[in-house]
Amino acid sequence: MPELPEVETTRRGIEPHILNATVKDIIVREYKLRWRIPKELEQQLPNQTILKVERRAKYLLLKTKSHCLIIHLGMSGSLRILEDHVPAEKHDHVDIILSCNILLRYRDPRKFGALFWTAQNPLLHPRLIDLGLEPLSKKFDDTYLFQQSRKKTVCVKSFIMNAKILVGVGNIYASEALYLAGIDPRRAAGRISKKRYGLLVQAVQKVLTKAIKYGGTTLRDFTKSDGAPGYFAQKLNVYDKNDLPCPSCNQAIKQIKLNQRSSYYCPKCQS
DNA sequence: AATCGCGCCTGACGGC
DNA sequence: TGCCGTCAGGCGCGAT
Repeated sequence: MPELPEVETTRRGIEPHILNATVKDIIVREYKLRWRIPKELEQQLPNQTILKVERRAKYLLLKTKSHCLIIHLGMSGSLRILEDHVPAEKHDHVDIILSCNILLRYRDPRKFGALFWTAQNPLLHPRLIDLGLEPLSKKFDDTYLFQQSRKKTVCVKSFIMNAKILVGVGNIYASEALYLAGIDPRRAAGRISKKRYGLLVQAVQKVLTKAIKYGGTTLRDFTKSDGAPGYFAQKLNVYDKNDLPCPSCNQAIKQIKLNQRSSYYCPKCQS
């Protein structure tokens, strides 16, 4: 589910509620997520104060004085802020109860998400250390994508979804960015000009920024931290629009599979 | 080294 | 109504 805009929307939603709050208790109902939730989290999180709420790639970083709780939402995860008496429902795996009578609730039906607890710099965690550039950072530019892509035979869509190159772009925004840039998603990454990578950089930044502005994309189960859906689904041009007309030229949008993922493009506008 | 396909897990939906 | 196959916003891993 969540790509960078949904994770950033979640971060912005929870930050004002949990910043400088002290953890009263943590309740873990299901340990078995993508990785097992460590016992140390339950033992050590209570009485710690949340001093920073940051994001790196699709990971949320809740920092205390001595530790960092790293949260990944996987495919179907969400975080919500609730009153501390609201009963848990199915798939509500973790509650973090805060001193101010609210709780941060982690729900994840498919259990592809993860919670890590680390005393070291979270950026050095094994799951984060090899991540590529943030797409909204200054370093992310045409030169970078061009250099990284030389001699690569993978299709450009898989290339921009590779977190070792570039983080935060998942299946929805990859299709959308390539549409905006006019690039055929099937094209080999190594056979795209620097000029076209310049267009792609602009497109990625534009679509992510706009999606954040609209609170992310809700297709099925994504909810913001207040339970409301994101509204960017209304702004999608091609994703999930097989056979519907291209907003620009009216040609039917095509759906294909690239590396086992559904991909959408306009056969006339993208080449 | 790079690429590809599988598997983790639950739920929704369509066809029969 | 039930059963079965397919699909879903991520991503690590092993085989090639």
